[in-house]
Amino acid sequence: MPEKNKEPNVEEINEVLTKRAIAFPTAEIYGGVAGIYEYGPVGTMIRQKIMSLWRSFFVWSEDNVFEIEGSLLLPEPVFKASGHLDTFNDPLVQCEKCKSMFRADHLVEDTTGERADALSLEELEAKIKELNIKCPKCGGPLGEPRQFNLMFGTYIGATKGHPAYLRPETAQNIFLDFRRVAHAMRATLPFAIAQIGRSFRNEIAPRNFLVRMREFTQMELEIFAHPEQLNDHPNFYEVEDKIIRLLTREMQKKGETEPMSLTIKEAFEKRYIPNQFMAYYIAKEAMFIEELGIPTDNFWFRELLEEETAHYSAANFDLEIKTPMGIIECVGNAYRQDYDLSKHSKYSKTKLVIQYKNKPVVPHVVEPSFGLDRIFYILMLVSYRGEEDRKWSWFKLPPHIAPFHVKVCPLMKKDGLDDAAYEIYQELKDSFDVIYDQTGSIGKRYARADEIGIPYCITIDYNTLENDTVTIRDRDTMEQIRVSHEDLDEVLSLLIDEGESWENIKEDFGLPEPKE
RNA sequence: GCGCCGGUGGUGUAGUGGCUAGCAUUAGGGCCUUCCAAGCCCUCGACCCGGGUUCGAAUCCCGGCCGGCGCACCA
Repeated sequence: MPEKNKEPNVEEINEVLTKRAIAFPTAEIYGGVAGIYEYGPVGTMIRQKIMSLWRSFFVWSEDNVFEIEGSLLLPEPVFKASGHLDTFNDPLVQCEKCKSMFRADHLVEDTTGERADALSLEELEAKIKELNIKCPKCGGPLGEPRQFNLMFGTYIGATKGHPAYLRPETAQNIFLDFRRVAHAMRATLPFAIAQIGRSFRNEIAPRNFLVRMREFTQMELEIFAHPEQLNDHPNFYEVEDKIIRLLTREMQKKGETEPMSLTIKEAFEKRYIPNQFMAYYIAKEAMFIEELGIPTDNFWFRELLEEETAHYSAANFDLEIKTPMGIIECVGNAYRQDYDLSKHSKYSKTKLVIQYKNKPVVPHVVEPSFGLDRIFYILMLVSYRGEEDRKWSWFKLPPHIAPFHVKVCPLMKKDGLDDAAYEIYQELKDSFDVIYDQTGSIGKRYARADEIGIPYCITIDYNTLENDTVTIRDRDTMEQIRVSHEDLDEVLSLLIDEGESWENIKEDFGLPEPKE
């Protein structure tokens, strides 16, 4: 969750995101809706690249990971089973005098010292009366407790048919589809089902732009493993030396705030992380976040405190990232055990088991859940560069995440430079995300490229017509080198796909600038 | 949800009861231009929404919406 120490430039960044139509309020011509946002062309392209990187990390490079796309609208019984109908209903009371809102169950708990989260509204009201609980703030009388449901509800069918809800998490579809997918894909333990999709929560107070949204995108993975297999991940050796930063529950209780650094192997062997499957994914998450260009020092995994932990989860680790607007949680890891499959099995009267060594077993579930919008927003926040070092703001996005890899410009739109440039643009289109720009001065076009984080600009000048060379301008250094047209594809592919450094490219491919 | 503050072209702003609603920038078009937001000309574009007060409302009042901050909330 974001902390309060906002730096002044967050609003500036939000403004740039809106101005450039990267992300902006939904239905803004009607005044907008709190907590719902649109992504414009540039935002969409960046998000596609994050999703694609996620797939390559967690789906394509793994064995036995099956991606699905579930429906957003699910019938009520699903949420009776999952527990969301109960736990997503927060009982709130309002002070009749100062209008402050409180959790009714929390007030009762604070007064009695006993758990009250299972009490009904009527019971809570009775307790409040009985114990004569007053407003903790002003001592005024409290009103009746009301349910505040965080799910968006509706009805399926023309005449008040079946109650249904927009899913509050993507996970449920995976459990619902578990049996059919496992069967059809001939899955054997361990295996995983992945999903990228929208979820909906009717937040009481959405805030902080893309951090707390009412409609948001999750990238989730439910990993199914035999309960006795949880410390035996087949590929753990591949990640075991990965160093992560970790803040355990113990450390937090002692008031420590600085995470420790250790290898994932050590974190697992000391049982800071309760099972090897979870450890494996935590290591991969760290690699994924680094691949997005977030420095290792800026993120860590924090074990949630008991009171922050959901009832079904035996262990929770959040990946938290330090940003200009505070600490933002962007991945949640939960060990859901057999909670979901057992519940759905019971409520649906369907056996949700899989065969393992000729015996039926209810697998245990490890769940890494990524908030795509938050990851996207964090990337924009941390890559943002204000107007200190140049006369315009820019985004230092990693080349492979940038909306466009390359902008192609004719130095001027005459003398055939424009035609030559357009030809090179068409040619590069096959391998890269390219945009063509011939309007305005060349400096202005470089500035426009910087503003949306395009890492490289190719400029076609009079030398191109003479000796078939072009210049490449590097966003980060603003330096320019000349390379031969022939090498262009290779140079760009080294820079963008291979992550080759600008310095090395300069050395290996840079040509001397021809004399006037 | 509560409280405080705010809302004028895409963006930043000027405008304290009577303006043809001004400026800068962006964007589109044109001229010019041999590498980092050059210059010149033309053009598009705004008073958040709904009521009320008033001869007259961007301006005052009420309600709503949106945003910021604080509180509460965040399975």
